[in-house]
Amino acid sequence: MIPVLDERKEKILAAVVEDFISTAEPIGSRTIARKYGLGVSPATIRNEMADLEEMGYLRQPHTSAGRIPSERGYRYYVDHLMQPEEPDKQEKELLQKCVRTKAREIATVIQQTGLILAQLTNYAALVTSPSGKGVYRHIQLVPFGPGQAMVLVVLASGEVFHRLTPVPEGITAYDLESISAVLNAKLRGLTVTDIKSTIIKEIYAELSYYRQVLDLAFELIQEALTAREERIFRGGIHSILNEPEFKNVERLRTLLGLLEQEDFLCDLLASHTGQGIDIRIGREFNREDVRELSMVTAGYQINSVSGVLAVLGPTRMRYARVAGILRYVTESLSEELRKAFGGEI
Amino acid sequence: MIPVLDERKEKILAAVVEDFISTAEPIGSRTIARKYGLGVSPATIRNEMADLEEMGYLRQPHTSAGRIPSERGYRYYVDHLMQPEEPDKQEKELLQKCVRTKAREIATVIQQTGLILAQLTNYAALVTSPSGKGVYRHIQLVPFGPGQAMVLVVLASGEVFHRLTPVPEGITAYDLESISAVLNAKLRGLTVTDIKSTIIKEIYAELSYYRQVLDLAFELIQEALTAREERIFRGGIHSILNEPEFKNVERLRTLLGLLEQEDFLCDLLASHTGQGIDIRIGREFNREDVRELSMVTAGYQINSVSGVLAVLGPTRMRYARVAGILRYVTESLSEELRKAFGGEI
DNA sequence: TATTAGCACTCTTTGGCTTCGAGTGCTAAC
DNA sequence: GTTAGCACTCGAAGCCAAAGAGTGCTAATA
Repeated sequence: MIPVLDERKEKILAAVVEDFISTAEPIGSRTIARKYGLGVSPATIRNEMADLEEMGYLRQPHTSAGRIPSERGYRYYVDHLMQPEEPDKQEKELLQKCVRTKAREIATVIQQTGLILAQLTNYAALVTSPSGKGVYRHIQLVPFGPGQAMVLVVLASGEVFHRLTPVPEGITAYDLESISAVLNAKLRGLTVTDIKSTIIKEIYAELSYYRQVLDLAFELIQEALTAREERIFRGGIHSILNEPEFKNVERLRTLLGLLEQEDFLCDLLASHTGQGIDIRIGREFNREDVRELSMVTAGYQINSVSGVLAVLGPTRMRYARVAGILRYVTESLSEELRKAFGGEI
Repeated sequence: MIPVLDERKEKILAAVVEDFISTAEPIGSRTIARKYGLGVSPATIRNEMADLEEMGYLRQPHTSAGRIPSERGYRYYVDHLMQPEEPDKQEKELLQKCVRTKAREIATVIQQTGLILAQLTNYAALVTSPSGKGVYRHIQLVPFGPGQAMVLVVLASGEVFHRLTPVPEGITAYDLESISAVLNAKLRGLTVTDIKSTIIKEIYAELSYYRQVLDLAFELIQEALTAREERIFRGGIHSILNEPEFKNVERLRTLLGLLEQEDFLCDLLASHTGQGIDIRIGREFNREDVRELSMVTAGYQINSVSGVLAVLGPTRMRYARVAGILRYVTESLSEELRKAFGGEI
């Protein structure tokens, strides 16, 4: 969409959006003239606002109230008028500290980041752990008491899947070790589509004695490689209650309900591809029950491993601030991941 | 506490509690006489209620309203008057299906159970994954690209910890394998307190060449064995919005805030020990900000591995139903875990 | 002595009414 | 094209009266 508004209209639109974002109250011509000195009188602004309303960028909750932005108004604002706000120094440090702690599992780092994100923005944060294309890296069968084994499957992305599973009584630790060795030799670096029946047959032939154990192992491998499990972490849900739009309990329930629909969230975040910032506003979700929410998403990526950070709030969201913070976080995160994984994925 | 009320007072108290639980409205003498035929007139019931109020079991929101139970009233009710409700057949089947799916990681099963729990009770559910005393079972060092290794630590409880960590360039897959072997031979079955400096020195002596890798390995082992990490899953938070007490946004915010305080929840659930059902009501939490919530907790256990399921709701909670469901779930769960782990933990 | 009927009283809830004020749109003047 | 002036609209807030639920007290009853 190309900008189509003249400069004064843009200024007025920006004023309405920004004022409404910070006060949550409809804004009138008088206030704009006073607070955002444009050198014209309220009457002029009234005329302009009437135009903007006719063009669909503003609307009036009721006749005798001021104007508020429509979804289209927000869209124009984020596309043409807004400048992402660079986080301040203190915030940057906080985020860096969070992203840099190598001492922990990656999933934990991401989760922490989500919490900080929520804290800084005062909206709900959603975060997917980094996940790759599902490339096999390693399997380990560990004896675990009589008749049981722990199966560990490690993917190239660093994700680990594990399962406790029964094995036939006769199998020894040594057997498990050899099975692991063969599987690792044959499968390393393959994706689920690469693991064709020829390879499987080959392995079964080589390890014909262990058919039963192999079945179990393949089951978990299969699962690990396909599981677009996209674990989602949520944070800061309570902070969203500060927003006056959620004083309305019905709306709040919708939001909380959504946040528990793992599948929906996955789809939502999955629809963000690549790096960069996406913003989705209200009805753009194409869902009956999501009309008053906006979401800013940002992808981080290193080679084939990627994930998404998202901030969910009311349509009246501090887009500039959120976009700025997200941009900073994902950049830091990508950088750290690059260091952690080296070039080797 | 021994029951101290005469039979008629008990009946009246039970009537008030149960009616209030189902309607959320204060209840008057007239209604009790009508709905819970005790064969006496409203006037008599009024007298009894005045007694109960004086004794602290009931209270009046305001002069011209009916009575509602006080915390003490609820306490008396759950201790002496309530009978846990057996879940109906359909509910039992649902729960069984959920608990029985061996096909998945235990953590996932528990999480699923939490969701079902929330769904059946219409309150928020909290769940800790089963976790044991922190007994070492197995370590596996897996080469992971140049200069990196994946460290996997498996505990006797079936919990798995993993970390990607840099290793000195010269270390080969074979080296990692031997380190794993030595550690496994020496440490199997030990707890963090058992791993004394004598053993550690022994291992360092034996593997003196690998000092650096050992440092990293020990770090994760240490962490895995001590991490009372008590991952907590939450479910059904939105369903609690149906309760009229949470129409009040302030109260709701308190609740959501609490639910995000992982530490607090851990402490709370950790305070439940052993099997059986615990009920905590309002101020019994000993926290300024938790006055209107109740929690029913139930422990499941097999040998040294245990976890807790909890349901969190308003003090006006369907205690009998929740307690019944929880009892059933934890029994099923303990049984399934026993099957899964055999006697071997 | 325990129970009950009757009644005056209390206190919240509800709905209607008015007032207030912010903001608009229109018209006419600049 | 811009602005001042003005009548008009509509929600929010405050006020009051009526309705209704429930109580506590007293006196009558079994």
